[in-house]
Amino acid sequence: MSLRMALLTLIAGAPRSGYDIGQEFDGVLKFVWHAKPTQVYPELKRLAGEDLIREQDTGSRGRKPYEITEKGVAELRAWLTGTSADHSQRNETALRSFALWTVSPAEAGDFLREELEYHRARLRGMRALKNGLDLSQAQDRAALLGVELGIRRLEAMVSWAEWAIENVAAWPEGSQ
Amino acid sequence: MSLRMALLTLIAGAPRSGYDIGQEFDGVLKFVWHAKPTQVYPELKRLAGEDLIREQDTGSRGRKPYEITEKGVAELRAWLTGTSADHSQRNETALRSFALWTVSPAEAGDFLREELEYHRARLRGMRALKNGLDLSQAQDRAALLGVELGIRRLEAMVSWAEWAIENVAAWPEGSQ
DNA sequence: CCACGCATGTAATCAGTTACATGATTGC
DNA sequence: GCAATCATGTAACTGATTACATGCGTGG
Repeated sequence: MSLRMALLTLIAGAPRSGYDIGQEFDGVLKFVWHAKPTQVYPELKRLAGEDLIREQDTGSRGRKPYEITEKGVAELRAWLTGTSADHSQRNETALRSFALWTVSPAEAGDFLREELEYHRARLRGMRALKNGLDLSQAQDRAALLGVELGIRRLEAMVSWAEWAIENVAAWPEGSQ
Repeated sequence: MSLRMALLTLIAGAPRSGYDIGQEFDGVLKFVWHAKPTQVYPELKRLAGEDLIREQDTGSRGRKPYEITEKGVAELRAWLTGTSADHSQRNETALRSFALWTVSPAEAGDFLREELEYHRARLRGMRALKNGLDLSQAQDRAALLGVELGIRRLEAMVSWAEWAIENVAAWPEGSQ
């Protein structure tokens, strides 16, 4: 249900093609929303069929950028003001942490160091994104909220991973 | 694929029934993993069929607690050491933030205050969970990692929501 | 004795992923 | 000319949710 809203949100911010969205879902937006191109393309067609978005002139290489319609913006507003957010999440880092007692402290440390590196890299990317925002634009002022949320969560993940590495190092040997 | 691992992780920590797991998925574990009971029950049967978990004596009211097998623990270890974690996530709070420019600053504020209250409440619950851990147990030392991750992320969400409320209050009127 | 929460399950549907297919443009 | 990347799509399958169904045990 919310893939629709993710697509509307992105296209409302600026016109985009399915390919653009696929790239973002696979990159900077990985912590917000993600979907495979094979799910994105048919959903865009459905949204266009309901007049929530509209195809702009087809570009080169068969590129099809969409823009939001008035009806699409109304749908976004109804979603934001009329429904409440679903907070359920699936976090594999947290899940794996609960199972770490089954492996050696050394192996647990390997996992945590990998997590630390991953989140540090993501944090760098997210900070770069923040610097690229133009806060005279309403869209970018809203995007700042989303990006700042990402930054604070990534900072939390980095500090957690640093703490966890120290913590696991103090576990008794052969405790698994 | 990872529902299996979530079930194995929980059952490895302590024997549990499908009902127990359903309750946890709907409560404290909402930020780690979640699934509806209708998905949990058949998956537990499949895991039992593969000897990764084993049914203990059936309890009252048809209750069926499962415990982990040696093969199940081996499967967990193989997962932790042989595969890397999937970091993709769907975060509706972040998604909605990107769309907030389409509604009035007052409505945006309503949304953010609701988020703040939700995350404060979850943070209280998570801290209580942390206090209940018995750190002489290897399972609980690992659980501490997961719980601490949850706490730090919730703290990040609370501080973000507080900041975002201030930020939105400074948006120009009628900017949507 | 009956309402409520415990406890497990099936069937139908919807969301999401994987495997496969195709063609256009750009840079070397 | 050809490899890499851009760009869109379909079909089959797996994961997840919704709607429905059933019975047990405890407390009032």
